[in-house]
Amino acid sequence: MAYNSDTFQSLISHAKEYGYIFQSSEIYDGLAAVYDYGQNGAQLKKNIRDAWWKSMTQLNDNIVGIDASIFMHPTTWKASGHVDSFSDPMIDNKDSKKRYRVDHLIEAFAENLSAEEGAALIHQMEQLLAADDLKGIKQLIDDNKIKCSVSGTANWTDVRQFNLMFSTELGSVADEASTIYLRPETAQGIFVNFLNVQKTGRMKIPFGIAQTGKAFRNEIVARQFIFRMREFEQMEMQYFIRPGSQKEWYDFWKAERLRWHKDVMGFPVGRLQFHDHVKLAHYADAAVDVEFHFPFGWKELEGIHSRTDYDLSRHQEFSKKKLQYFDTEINQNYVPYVIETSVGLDRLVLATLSNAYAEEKWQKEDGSEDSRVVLKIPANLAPTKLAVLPLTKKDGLPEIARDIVNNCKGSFQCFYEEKDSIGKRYRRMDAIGTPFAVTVDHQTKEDGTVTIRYRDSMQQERIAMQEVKAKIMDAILA
RNA sequence: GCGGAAGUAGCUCAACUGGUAGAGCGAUAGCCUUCCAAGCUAUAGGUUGCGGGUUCGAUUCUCGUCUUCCGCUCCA
Repeated sequence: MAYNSDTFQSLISHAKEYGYIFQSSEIYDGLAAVYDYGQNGAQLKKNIRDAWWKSMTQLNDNIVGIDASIFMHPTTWKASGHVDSFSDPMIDNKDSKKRYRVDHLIEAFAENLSAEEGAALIHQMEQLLAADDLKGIKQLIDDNKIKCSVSGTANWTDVRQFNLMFSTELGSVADEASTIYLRPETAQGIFVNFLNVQKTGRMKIPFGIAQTGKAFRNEIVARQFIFRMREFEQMEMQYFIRPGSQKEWYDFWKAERLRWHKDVMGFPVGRLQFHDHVKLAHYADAAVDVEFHFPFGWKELEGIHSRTDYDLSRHQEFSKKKLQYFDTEINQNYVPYVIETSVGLDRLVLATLSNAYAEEKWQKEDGSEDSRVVLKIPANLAPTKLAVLPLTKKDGLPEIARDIVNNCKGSFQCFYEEKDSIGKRYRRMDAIGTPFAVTVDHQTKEDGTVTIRYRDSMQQERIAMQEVKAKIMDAILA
């Protein structure tokens, strides 16, 4: 499969040129790892988000959607483990220029000590880490004469904190302001609302809560276009289940999400695969990624995690509120277990563009070569569904074309264009991925038929003007 | 974060060893009564990423900075 970096560069250029994705603040030289969606990108992204939302909340009568705030009480992130687990102190060796996580560095050193000494050192380190005593940790490294394995020296920088989370201040008066975080994941907004939704929606286990929204992470290395951004959008669904049934529901959602990527997103089977996690995060007892074959390799698109009762238990502990469910079937109270599906919306956009982008060449009838660049975005996701083109801008053809647009635009996105030759207009529509184009010609005035032209095959056929709307509706709902 | 490469019009690129920037495509307006780009005319668009230095003069040399890409590392 020829997914190379040249194609990826072309895709990035194409995305910019046709109003899909721009670099953020471009006129000021941009901001690293932040991107904006243009007129077509925003519509594509919205269509994907809507498709996900529908498949979760509309097609499952036991899944509801919420929209929690980006700002949350600071304790949320202590309970979730993000404050402690995702702010790793780092240290650089000045000679080798190598960077280490201090816990990894010290643990590696401890392995070479006697079991007793090693354990004592680890214990010391953990106490210092828990107390956020960065100077103390540096002292510990110095005292033990821990060396860099590359340079063999102990010429270290100070220990520095690298935070995953962005912080800001809540409160308009500086003195009284308190530090809060921009959420690094949307999931916690669901967990803290577990009881609210369960009670007010009279939800019975198993049930799910879905949410889409922005999340923010201070990535150390942010690369590969919109694949890893500092500000990104997640679509998450937390499925609350009876303890002990996690294996069954984990398998269920694993299969269901793969099916969705094939059927709704239209990704070919050959570009999707599962990747099981060997090393599990602190909250999970099983985890798998759905990976997509991007132009730069196999990368995570979606994560499916069996999160146990970790999150709800932790919030129960920190909030001192009972986050439990009374199961009438078995007559028991329990903290529900959770299966999480978490997909990156921006990654879905990138996957869609990667899969849709094609440079095609063929021989014309007279033997000369013809070519086009086309985005074969599935019709249900394409930003614009229909282009309406009068063959000429005279003889009343534009008026008829306008009528068709007016008839259709309440139901889906249309685009009217009368400039340039018909072939050029078809090419432009191919470039932004519009799946259908109808052309109004002189025959239209006589018998009320138009030509409909299909983007992927470039085939065309004549249909009655009145059938256009229904035909497009059929295609985008299929 | 480290190492390497790059940054000239919306896009792709050009400008001899430093002499104050051009083309094609695209865009806009019009012509051609045209069913698959690349027919004609006209117009617009760049303080050569940004800042400093060397020089009479910098797109060209140099330093810094920002951004992007590739590799490594890190992270999930």
